[in-house]
Amino acid sequence: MRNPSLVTSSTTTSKSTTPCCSKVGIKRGPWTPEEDEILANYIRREGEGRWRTLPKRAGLLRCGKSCRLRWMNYLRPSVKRGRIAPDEEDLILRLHRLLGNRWSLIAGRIPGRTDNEIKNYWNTHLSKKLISQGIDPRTHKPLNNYLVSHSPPSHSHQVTHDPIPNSNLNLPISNSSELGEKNVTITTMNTANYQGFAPTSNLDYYQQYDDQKNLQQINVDNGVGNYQNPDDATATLIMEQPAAGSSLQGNEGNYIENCNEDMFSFSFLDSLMNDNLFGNDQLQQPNTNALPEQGSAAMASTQSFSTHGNIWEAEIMSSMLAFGNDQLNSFNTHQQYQP
DNA sequence: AAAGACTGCAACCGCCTGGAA
DNA sequence: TTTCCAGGCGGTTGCAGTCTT
Repeated sequence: MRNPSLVTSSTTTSKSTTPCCSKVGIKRGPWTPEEDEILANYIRREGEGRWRTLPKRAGLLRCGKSCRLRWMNYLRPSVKRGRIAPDEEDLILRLHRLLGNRWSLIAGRIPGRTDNEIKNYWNTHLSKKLISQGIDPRTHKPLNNYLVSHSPPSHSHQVTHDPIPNSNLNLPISNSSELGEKNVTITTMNTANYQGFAPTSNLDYYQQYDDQKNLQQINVDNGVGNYQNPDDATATLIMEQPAAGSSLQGNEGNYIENCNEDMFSFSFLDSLMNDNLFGNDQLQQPNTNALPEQGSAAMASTQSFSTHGNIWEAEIMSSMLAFGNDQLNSFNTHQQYQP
């Protein structure tokens, strides 16, 4: 909770990047019931939107951002109050495993819950819960992963975040030597020529981005029979074979990247809700060609997927692998993608 | 009972994106 | 094509309440 305050000329910064909350006369801090009522009544009457001018029109001494946040996270009638139910918690865990810290996307799949609420719940409950279970909350993998080491967050608010621009990986440029003695295989996929990719079980992999945020083509080894793209690679998967004798089960595979990229299959997400992937049912092959219907819930909640669409198939594949080998058995065969 | 530590979460910050001008 | 702006997002902060010593 922030200290209630009224921004005065002395407290106003000259920072031009924050025009909305730094204006003279703008109130900050917790909302009063009176302010809530004014805002709620106004939005019920006039509707959402035009947040910058809304405070003035509604007669509130708040910035537009603050109004929007208050409405979205608290006043909206659809906001569900109360504790996160176990099934909701389970869904959050599953979606986070797939989407990473895409709180708005996760919230879009959990009716009545806001991104802020889910984010808070994750940081205060779920991440600690996973750590107590020996699972890295970022990767959903065992904490003693040999490739990525994470310090457990302190017991305070501090949450260890990746220094990854745009949620990409901070892993080093990979090559065999940097990955130790393990046999490293690098496979590229180009969405324009993406077919026949059948991920072999017990593979470890992650993605590599260059400074321009492009997935990097590093090397190609077709040794494990995965698809090799002869053209310019727009997506790169790095497959690392486990050490001989290692036995990976389920989520214990060294899945490094947890889908931190702005692309994903809408239909795939819908399938998540239908529990195609998470339940006991056999893993179903996603329809990677499908696009969401305009106006569908998937479209509404996954609008940011429209960018970087050239590599989302790779992300789906990554997600698939994260579910473990048993489920992958049905996925390993006859993967076809025809754009 | 008091003080310090810890927790939960509302709210703010700064950046990014897309659309309008 | 460029610039500006509104909206949206993830990360972070800071305080009230709770717990522990």
